[in-house]
Amino acid sequence: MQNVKKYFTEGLIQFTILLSLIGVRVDVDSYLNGYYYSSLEITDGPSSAYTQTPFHSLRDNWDGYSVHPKCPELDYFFASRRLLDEVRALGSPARFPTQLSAWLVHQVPDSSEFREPPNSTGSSDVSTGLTSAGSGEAAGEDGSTSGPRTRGPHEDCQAAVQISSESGPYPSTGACEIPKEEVEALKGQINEDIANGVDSQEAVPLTQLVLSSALEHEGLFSRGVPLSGQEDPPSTIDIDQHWSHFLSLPVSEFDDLDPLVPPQLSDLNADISSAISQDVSLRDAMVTGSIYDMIPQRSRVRTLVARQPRGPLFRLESTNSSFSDPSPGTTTELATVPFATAVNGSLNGTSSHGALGGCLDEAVFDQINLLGLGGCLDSIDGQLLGSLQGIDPRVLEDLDSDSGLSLESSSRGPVSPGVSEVSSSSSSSFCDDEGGALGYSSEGGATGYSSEADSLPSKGVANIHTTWSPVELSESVWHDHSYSSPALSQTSATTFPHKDIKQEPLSDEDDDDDEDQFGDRELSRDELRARVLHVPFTASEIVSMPVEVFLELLEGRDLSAAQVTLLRDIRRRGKNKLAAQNCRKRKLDAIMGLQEEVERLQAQRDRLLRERQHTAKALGAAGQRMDELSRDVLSRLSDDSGQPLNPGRYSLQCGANGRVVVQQVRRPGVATTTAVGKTDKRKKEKKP
DNA sequence: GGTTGATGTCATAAG
DNA sequence: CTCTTATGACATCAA
Repeated sequence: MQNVKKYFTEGLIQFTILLSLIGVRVDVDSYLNGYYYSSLEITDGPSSAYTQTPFHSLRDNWDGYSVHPKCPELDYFFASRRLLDEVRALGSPARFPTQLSAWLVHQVPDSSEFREPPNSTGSSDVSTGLTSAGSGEAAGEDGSTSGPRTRGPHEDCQAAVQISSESGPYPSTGACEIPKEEVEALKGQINEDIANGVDSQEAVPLTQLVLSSALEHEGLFSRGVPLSGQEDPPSTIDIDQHWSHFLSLPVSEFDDLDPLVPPQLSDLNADISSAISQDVSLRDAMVTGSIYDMIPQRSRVRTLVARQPRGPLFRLESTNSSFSDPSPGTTTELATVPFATAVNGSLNGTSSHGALGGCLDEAVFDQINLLGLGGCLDSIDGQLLGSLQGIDPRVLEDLDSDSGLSLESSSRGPVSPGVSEVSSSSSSSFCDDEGGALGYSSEGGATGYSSEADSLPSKGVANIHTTWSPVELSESVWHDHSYSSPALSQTSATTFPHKDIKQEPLSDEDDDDDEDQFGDRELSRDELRARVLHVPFTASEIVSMPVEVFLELLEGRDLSAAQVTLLRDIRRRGKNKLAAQNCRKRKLDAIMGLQEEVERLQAQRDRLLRERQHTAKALGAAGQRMDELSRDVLSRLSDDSGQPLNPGRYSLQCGANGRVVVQQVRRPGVATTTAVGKTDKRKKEKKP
């Protein structure tokens, strides 16, 4: 990963160019219309690929061969990344276009038919600028152990170009069984084309392309052949060693690898030659989708949208020397194979998976976002609605800003015996203030509490203005649980008007306080104190009355300092008691809300995990189906000698443009072993 | 007799 | 500066 960062910072511009390169490579037709790689990269690719591709989708293009093809230090990393992409490419239905085109290894007798269609004439031009790197290594390699391989569009394009790059010496011990006579005939045909102005060195026999190794192609393109054109050490790496080293990579270097991948990797490692991924994780599908986004819009539209309506798209094309031959018209597009419909149908079936895989990441995370936000909103709204529905409408009208009172006084009617008593016995100023309850509620409202009304619905009740009623306070606040017996509390609360307090025999204040603290716990302490000090109001009244009234009471009643202090304390404690009740209720509400959120998120997580599991299964099935179809296609194709192609030796490379190239599968050389060892050593040295 | 939940009270910060 | 509110901490009570 440090390498990635390093090269990201160092070669951003190069990366941009390489992205454009990727964009070109996806579309083989662009190659066919161009002349050289470089010119194509510069003229065609860059703008669209760089400007239109989201950055996150480029993550997987962060391949080694795309970053710094000229840097030998990245060989190991490049190989690993390439193999990782290969794993992703396997079993990614999104990478299998419905239109399959293959260059059939078949001799076409007529020279006129041998010419390429107009759209493919550029292929030969492309090949003119390429070297024949590693073409000779294909000789003598036994591809029987390697099953048909499927690739993504990205790699497909590479394969197509690779074929064109096979303009090297004809493999001396190639596995191709095409008769030499036919080869010679093809050579003659090619020479014809060469005579038309094409470099003779770039004229390659028809069968040479077939003999090219898939791994060799990988090596070529993993090193960014179009740019560097240098020999590719990874091309000679043994595939098993590739995988062994790839699997030995720390997970941190493949952070984008899905957790489901490791077991699949083991499977792949066990049978890498077949290389058909049976299980593709959701994350892999996501990454695939990201890569898929890189495909030029034209190809993407074709695969995503225009797939279904298309008819038999399995178009086979023969891979002959025309691909490497600069002269146009050496490839003949053959008739549509009869099983095209079946293949197309299956691919259409897989296309749904591909679309699913490509869109799953966005869909899932959009859903997560929506659910998360919506869930929060739902919870909030639900709480608010539930609390509002649970509230007596009377309470909504009567409750004052002190919500603590409202919480327990809602069950009682606004009129109680205490009300008449209080109203009749209270002073005129008190009654006036009682009439002006609105002013009180606005002044004495629990502003802090109301500020949280948005999040906690029960608090919204606190803002509802109501007429001040001291009885409500006596009911809600002053039926003290712990400091007075319920019966006495009720008595004191409901039938304890201040005029009765006056009538009670009282002794010294301090003595009563002491008595209150040590002996008499039947009444609340403040109630007893109020009794002792002959306070003309109950504690509930003191607490609930507006501050203006309270101040007027303190000033106009000619109270002693002790009485004033007691009144202030009673009011303060009463207010604080209510505040404590509200605070506790808020705390409980918050805890409950968090618990509900936890449950909801757990359910959402479980659901997403199930969806991911199902998607992985679907992708695996699609990959398997693709493997079967590839084998079927190969079994129906025949080489120049008319013999059917050995599925073990050839593979179908699917291109993003819908073409399918028949490519020979070969095993890598031995020289790669040392290269891997070197890179491994380097990595080991870097690690500590 | 210890535990736990509910409640009251105090101290303190903040509006 | 005063009042009110919010909240943590502690004490107390009852189950």
